[in-house]
Amino acid sequence: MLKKLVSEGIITDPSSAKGRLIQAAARLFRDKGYERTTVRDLAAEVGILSGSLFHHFKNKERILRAVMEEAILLNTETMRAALAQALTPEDKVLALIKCELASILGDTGAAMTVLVFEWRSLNEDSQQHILGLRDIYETLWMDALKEAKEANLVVIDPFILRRLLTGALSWTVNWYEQDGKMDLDELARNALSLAVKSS
Amino acid sequence: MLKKLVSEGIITDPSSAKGRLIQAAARLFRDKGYERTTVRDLAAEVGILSGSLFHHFKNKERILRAVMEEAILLNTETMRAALAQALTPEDKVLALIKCELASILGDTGAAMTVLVFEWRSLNEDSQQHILGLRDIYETLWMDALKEAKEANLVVIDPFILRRLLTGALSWTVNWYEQDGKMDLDELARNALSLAVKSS
Amino acid sequence: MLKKLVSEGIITDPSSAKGRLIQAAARLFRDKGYERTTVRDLAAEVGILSGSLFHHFKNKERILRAVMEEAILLNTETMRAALAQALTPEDKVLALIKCELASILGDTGAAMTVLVFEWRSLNEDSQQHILGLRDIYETLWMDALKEAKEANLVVIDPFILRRLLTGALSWTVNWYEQDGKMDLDELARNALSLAVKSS
Amino acid sequence: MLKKLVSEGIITDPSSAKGRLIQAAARLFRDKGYERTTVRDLAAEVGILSGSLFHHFKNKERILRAVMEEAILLNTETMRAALAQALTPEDKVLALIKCELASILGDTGAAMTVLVFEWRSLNEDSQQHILGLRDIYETLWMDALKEAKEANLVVIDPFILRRLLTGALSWTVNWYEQDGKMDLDELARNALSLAVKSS
DNA sequence: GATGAATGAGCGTTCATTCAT
DNA sequence: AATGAATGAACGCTCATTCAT
Repeated sequence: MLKKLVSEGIITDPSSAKGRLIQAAARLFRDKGYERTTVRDLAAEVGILSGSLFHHFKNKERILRAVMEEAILLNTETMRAALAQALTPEDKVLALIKCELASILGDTGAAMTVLVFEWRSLNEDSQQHILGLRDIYETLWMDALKEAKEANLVVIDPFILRRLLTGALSWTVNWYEQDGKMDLDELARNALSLAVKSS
Repeated sequence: MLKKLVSEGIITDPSSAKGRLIQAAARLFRDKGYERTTVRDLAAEVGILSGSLFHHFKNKERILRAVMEEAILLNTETMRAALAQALTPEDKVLALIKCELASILGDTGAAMTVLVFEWRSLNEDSQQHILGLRDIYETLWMDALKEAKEANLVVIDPFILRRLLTGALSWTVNWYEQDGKMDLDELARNALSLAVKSS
Repeated sequence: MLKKLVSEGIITDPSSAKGRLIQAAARLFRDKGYERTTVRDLAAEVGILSGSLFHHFKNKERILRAVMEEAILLNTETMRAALAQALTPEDKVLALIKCELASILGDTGAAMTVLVFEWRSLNEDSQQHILGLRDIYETLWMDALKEAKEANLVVIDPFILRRLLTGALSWTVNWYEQDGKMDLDELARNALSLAVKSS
Repeated sequence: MLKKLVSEGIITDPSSAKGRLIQAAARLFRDKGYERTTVRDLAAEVGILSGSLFHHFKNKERILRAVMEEAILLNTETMRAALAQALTPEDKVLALIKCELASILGDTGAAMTVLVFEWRSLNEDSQQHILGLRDIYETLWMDALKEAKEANLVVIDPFILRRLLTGALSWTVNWYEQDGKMDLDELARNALSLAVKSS
């Protein structure tokens, strides 16, 4: 998936200087916050000097934007692929929950956390840009939840449900321990049990 | 409730200079972020000069800590009072949900958002201090959820449920519109429907 | 001596608030430096608040000036009294050396150190004022040294000698240990051996 | 000598930005004191902006340390070279006196004054560092004075003598006028006459 | 593409001093 | 005399960004 998106030029090759920078930025922005992360920190992490950053990005904010953008693009494609495998409405919702949890708790976790916590540090333009990408992603969710509602698996308004779920799932970053006694699948089923009256 | 806590010296009088500063800080920290809010912004908001801030707080971080501390203290007491009125386990959970939503979406909303988003900007000492207060608050929640579990209203582990709920409820700050078509009570009932198998 | 000067209104009573302030200031200015000593430090040392300092002195610099002024006045009188007891030229020089060492290493040591190290922090007016007091003090020295020169006890120009001696004696504050193996009298005799060809 | 030390990387090239900064700092610290000299003063003196200082030194205190360090290193080497030319014990003491006077009253005079007057403004680490360099310098003095003592040129304990001399020589900065009627050599001979019973 | 010295605005904080009480 | 909140200028320092090399 990643390889395909890289070859299509949608996502930066993570082994390139720019790609490593984006990944390092995601980690640093999550760990220290965007404001507290200096361009020198960023540059040091990939072994260049701060002035050289500006050959790759026109300013610091564009690095933040790239972190967010690439995370959404990758996760949107990952979700699309997972949905293609799911048959029933319940399966689809479970697939989405698993994908979202994987994105939050797995490789793109740093970037997803940044997406939630550093939103205010984007400028107006970038917020609109990311919002556009987010819409595509959210449409996949809404389609699945509406289908579940029609199948009477969901009792409340799908819009409200999605929003409550968004919060519940994002928050896992603050407490879920990857190597604890509960694996990701079980966590997903727990979350599913809130959302749908299982058959 | 607030009046009582003020008279007991637990919470700063919101009409005093210090109290107005704490409230202005909550708003500014939420809107611009802690790092992006300057002490001059803070001072201007309450009509003093920047140097005068440091008569009330020894540094900027202590203002952040005060914002968080007073919000937790007030909401803990509010929750305790609400629980005293609730009779059944389901009533108790609903009361807690209503209280938490009110704290997030009402007068202390700015402070609660700051509590979630600016945690990293506290120093180690302050984090421990706030964590201590948070424990008291969370114990009220856990007691109610465990009771609901024993009454078979809850199917999953109460710890997991609390954490999923924490996320779902905090996130409302990002989408719920106070004057929209859904009032706070209805939102609370929607959230309750995720948590418990209503009788 | 001190009692007499206090009763004549020349020196502030060291048991009064103002007097204790001057003594505390001497100590703090020596230990931390004038610039690094805050008026709050000063006030705390005598148990008042910083604003109250300004009832005793119109500003911080006047405290420094008072420290220096009172030290010189006291030591000038002490020297005059000691000279009255000395008979020979050599005795007089030794008496002056002992007095100066006592002033530097004894009770007024802090103030004397401040006099040397914080001179630059006085304003122009105060420098002139202290210089005037210093002249009286220095005249006592020059008279004695000239007498010694005439008695062939001294080989070099008395002006030069006084200046070299001033440095040698002030510097003792940086190395002489009151409770070490050499007492003040022996130190004085060592210093005298530099200055005069003893009979 | 200076050229050699520069080429060995022991002393900063005085024509470089950093080197000019160190020299300007020595002058300003002597004239206004370390505390009263602002980083903006320092920067203005070498024609850069205040922020640029911190490319050369990590903080203001490191500038003070560099001023002191380079002065000691240069003067230690100068003294070593002068000692190599001196034959008799008396010659050696005279050579040291001349060197020390030259260092105090000549090009490194500002730095030497700073070394005496701003010692307290160094942090603990820097004090230890400079103390180490000072020890090397003082060993040259002590060796020469002990030799003079063995040759019966000196009557008092060499340690005491060195300390009295240190004070006498440092103090010259406060009164000696370069272009007055007494040249440096004569001043040195006057000082020598205090220290040794000339043959 | 990379360097690193320089920029310059802006930051949190300090502190002598004032003044109404 | 003493208080203590408030002042406001000044401080040391940071840091995203630029640009000649």
